[in-house]
Amino acid sequence: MMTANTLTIGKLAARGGVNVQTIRYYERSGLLPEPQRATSGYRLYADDAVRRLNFIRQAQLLGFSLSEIQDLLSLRIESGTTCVDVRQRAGQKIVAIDSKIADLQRIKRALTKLVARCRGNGPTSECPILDALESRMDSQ
Amino acid sequence: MMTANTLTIGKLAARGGVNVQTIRYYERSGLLPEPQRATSGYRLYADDAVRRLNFIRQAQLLGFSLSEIQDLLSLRIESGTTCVDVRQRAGQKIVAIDSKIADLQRIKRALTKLVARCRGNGPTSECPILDALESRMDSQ
DNA sequence: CTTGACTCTATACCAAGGTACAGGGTTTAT
DNA sequence: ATAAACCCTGTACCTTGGTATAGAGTCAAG
Repeated sequence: MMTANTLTIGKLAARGGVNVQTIRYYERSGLLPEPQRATSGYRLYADDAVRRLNFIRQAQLLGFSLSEIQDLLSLRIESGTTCVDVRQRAGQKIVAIDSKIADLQRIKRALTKLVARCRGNGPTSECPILDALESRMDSQ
Repeated sequence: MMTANTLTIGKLAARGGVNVQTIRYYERSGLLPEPQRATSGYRLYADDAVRRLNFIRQAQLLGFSLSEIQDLLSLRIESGTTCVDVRQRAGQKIVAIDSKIADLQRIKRALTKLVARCRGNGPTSECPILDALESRMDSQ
């Protein structure tokens, strides 16, 4: 299976569902390797660049930042690192996500409580939401 | 109860738990009103500025952006707006928070699934997590 | 052979929520 | 009275993940 370098940046962008500037931005950021160039200076990508782009987008959807994605990609290249390392990072991510969810639920509870307390039609100068927000909230 | 304007910006910052530049930034952004000035030009705040700062910080903790906080504050000043308006905004915020929580839970499920599939100790070149990220994930 | 679509680099800009100077003036404590 | 600690304005800078623009070169179709 030969992977000729036939993709221009525009075609890669179309296949990856991102736009051209984004690809150049990823290259600058070290997420995509510098591709071969035509004599004109045009970037020429092989098909595996599409897989790499997919990797980046999928990992983003899973909540990894670009620099975390760079870590994941480098894990793959350094010999000696194992699947365990990757699994561990994913595990840490899960813990972080849990804590964000907990924060949001706390916030939601507080808001719900406030709305429940606010039943009147009065002027906002007497609104319990604003009053509650002005002092420290106990429902930490 | 007299509220003399005795707080310099540094004291207000200390009481509010933010730093001095942040207070000036809030003023520029319209979140804090322009305070009185001493003849030296120093800003002089009354005690209610501390409450206002607390309001801002608490609302931020509740997931409101600074511009949303500005909206809430203006609701209070414009006469004619009622508690109902504020309640409605808080309600919208609850909906938004629910959707954020749902997103995070979806991401967590996907990560958990990947980790469960990854049981080996092998080299990262064979790591199922990395492989999975390379293609489109079905676990939407 | 020309026109339009594509690509190149370099640079600037966006949101959000600040932070960090530089180069002054003021207040306070010793 | 003098030094430290504070304050002033204005401006630039930071992060993240890109997007936009200018000015130039290149490629493909008719």
